[in-house]
Amino acid sequence: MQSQSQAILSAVASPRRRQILKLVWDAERSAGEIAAALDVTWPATSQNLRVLRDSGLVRERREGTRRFYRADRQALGSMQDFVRQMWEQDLDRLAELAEQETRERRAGR
Amino acid sequence: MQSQSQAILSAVASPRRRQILKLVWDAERSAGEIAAALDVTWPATSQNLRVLRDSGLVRERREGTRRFYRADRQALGSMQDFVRQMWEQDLDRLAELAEQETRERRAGR
DNA sequence: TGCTTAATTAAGCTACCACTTAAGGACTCC
DNA sequence: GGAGTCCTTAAGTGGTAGCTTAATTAAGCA
Repeated sequence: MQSQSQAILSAVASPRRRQILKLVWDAERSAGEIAAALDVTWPATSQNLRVLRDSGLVRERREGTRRFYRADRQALGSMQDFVRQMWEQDLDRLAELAEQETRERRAGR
Repeated sequence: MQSQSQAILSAVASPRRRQILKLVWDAERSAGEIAAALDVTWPATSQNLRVLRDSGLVRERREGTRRFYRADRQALGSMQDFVRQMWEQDLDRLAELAEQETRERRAGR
């Protein structure tokens, strides 16, 4: 799923969302706790949490009126694999490109 | 240099720039070649190349009127390390946070 | 010098992103 | 049910990223 990879990259590229990720890395925290720890409003935090949740980087648990978030270790652990795969995929594609180019050069282009 | 890490992440988060990175991964290519391979104008490509160059992901070589670009394997190789370090840094910081939280809980709150 | 090719910079435009305030669920307790 | 929390969604705004066309710099060559 390529778009999932894109979602992860976009999510992590945001400093604010990395900040949130830090907060829920090893401890489950309520949305309110997270918002209070940052100097932005609750809605802003809520939106960022949604992006993180959609990308699969954090998980949500509802308990009564509150919602708790925590990092999904599984997804986070695969980040490194993802980066590596990203480059490996490119290398595969480039093998074809290089081959094609070689053919063109042989053709005298 | 934290801003450098941010520059790399931002650069890589763009699909267009990843596309360019693929092109210059294993072959040095002129700006014109790169632009021709994409379905955007030359200036757009030039701008993206600049972002990639500023982030240190690609290197530029001038030869007469032309400019050749290629991926900086050194910088690219450190991408994985960078991602890992990003999480490790967070873990360090979170150790403090967790400790602090434990203290608060012991205090009864 | 002037012309051509190669690439960049400049200026402007659109679309999106992160944030804000305001309003709206969902749950709990009375 | 109504009031009070907790949090989200909705709507609007400023700033910025990425693209476009047009103009500019720089090098090579007649």
